[in-house]
Amino acid sequence: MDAHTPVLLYLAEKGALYRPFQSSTAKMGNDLKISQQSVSRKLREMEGEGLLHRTATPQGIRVTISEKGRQFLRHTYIRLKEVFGARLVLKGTLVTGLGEGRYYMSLGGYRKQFQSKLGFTPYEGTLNLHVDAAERTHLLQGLEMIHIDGFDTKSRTFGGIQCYPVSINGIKGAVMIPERTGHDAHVLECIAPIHLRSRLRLKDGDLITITGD
Amino acid sequence: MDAHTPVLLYLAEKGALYRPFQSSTAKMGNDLKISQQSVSRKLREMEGEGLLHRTATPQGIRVTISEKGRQFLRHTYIRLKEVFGARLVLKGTLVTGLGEGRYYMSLGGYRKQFQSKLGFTPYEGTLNLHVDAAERTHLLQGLEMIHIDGFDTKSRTFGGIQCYPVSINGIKGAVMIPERTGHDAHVLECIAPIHLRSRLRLKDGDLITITGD
DNA sequence: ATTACTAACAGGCGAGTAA
DNA sequence: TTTACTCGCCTGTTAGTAA
Repeated sequence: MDAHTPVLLYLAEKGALYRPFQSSTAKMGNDLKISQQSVSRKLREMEGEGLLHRTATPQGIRVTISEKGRQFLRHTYIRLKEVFGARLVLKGTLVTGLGEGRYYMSLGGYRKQFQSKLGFTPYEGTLNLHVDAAERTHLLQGLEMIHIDGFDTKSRTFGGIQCYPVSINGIKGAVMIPERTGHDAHVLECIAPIHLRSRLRLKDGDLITITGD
Repeated sequence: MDAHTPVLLYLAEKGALYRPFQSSTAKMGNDLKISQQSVSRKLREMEGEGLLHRTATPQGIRVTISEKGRQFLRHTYIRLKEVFGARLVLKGTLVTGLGEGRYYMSLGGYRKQFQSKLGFTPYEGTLNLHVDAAERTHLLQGLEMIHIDGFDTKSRTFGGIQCYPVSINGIKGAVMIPERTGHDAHVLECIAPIHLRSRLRLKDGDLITITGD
């Protein structure tokens, strides 16, 4: 029931969670780097444990993950989510930035990438939070990094930006870290599609909750 | 490198992702339902593979997951997230409900549980969406269900409520399904800590995006 | 009390092959 | 072509025990 996780996850990725997946034990063995025989055996065992439904024919095999199998996968998903998601809450107090962020956000070379990579075009300005430096590291280490490439203009070079998808008091946005700038480890610079300060009616010193997505 | 997942996940849950975890091979074996000897061997193997750091003394053992180990866990987390998270977007149009939801949300017997189980106290009212019935099923099947227990008063009995954590146009909230009520498969009843209709400036017929969390 | 070695055993694995 | 059975081989597991 434990060594079956890789096979079950593979089947789920192939779409067998809700629909039958048509394949052959040889192909699956090739994908999973195990023998055709092992795939055959494992699928039969897993069927015996009620993790999936299986129809074998001389033309191949057809597999659907059962409710029990879905529950098993979802359970390990939720365990992992708690591990990587549990620490992903960070509280900070609102501070006023230097206006640098606003300038960065106004540049077309970045804005296009924000839309395509983050899924939104940020409001031209950043929300700056004062946070604990260690907690900040924890939060960011646990998140998927989205890289915004730098670019050159006639007059100067703009460096890359590291972004991490987060929610700011429940509003989806991102943390933004310019790569070349020396950065204060106590500051977290946030962007969002809307003007957070007015929409959430925030003022300096207010407590903000950042949640990793 | 594959049979090690359960042990690594266990260690992560015990906090060994970023801090040393102090325990003994016997205790861990008890938790993992394997022998003390197997724990000892597996930890040594995993150290050999660079998945963790290990310090063994006659007083016990101290384990920290390495960067490689974190990456491995994170990778399976992301694979699972794609499997369960990919379908978890649902669009619907805003409709006006019957006011039943508002009544339910006002009851103290439910409200206390909302705070402790969902992490917020809902605004007294629900946002009702008209959605595709099949998509609705897909969304909810892929989400963790949070159960709000029913309760009795002198005059009547109130049934349980099934909740699913979601974001409504980016605002964190939940889908709410009363268990006893016969429910229209085309309707999705949403709750959130704020009054979504006014905060998001919504009117009937507006397109809303629901995202599973 | 610990960790971890040894040894015997159980079970997983895949090449060969039948159906 | 398929699936899946048999059968050696080898890895993983654990009881006993040393350190």
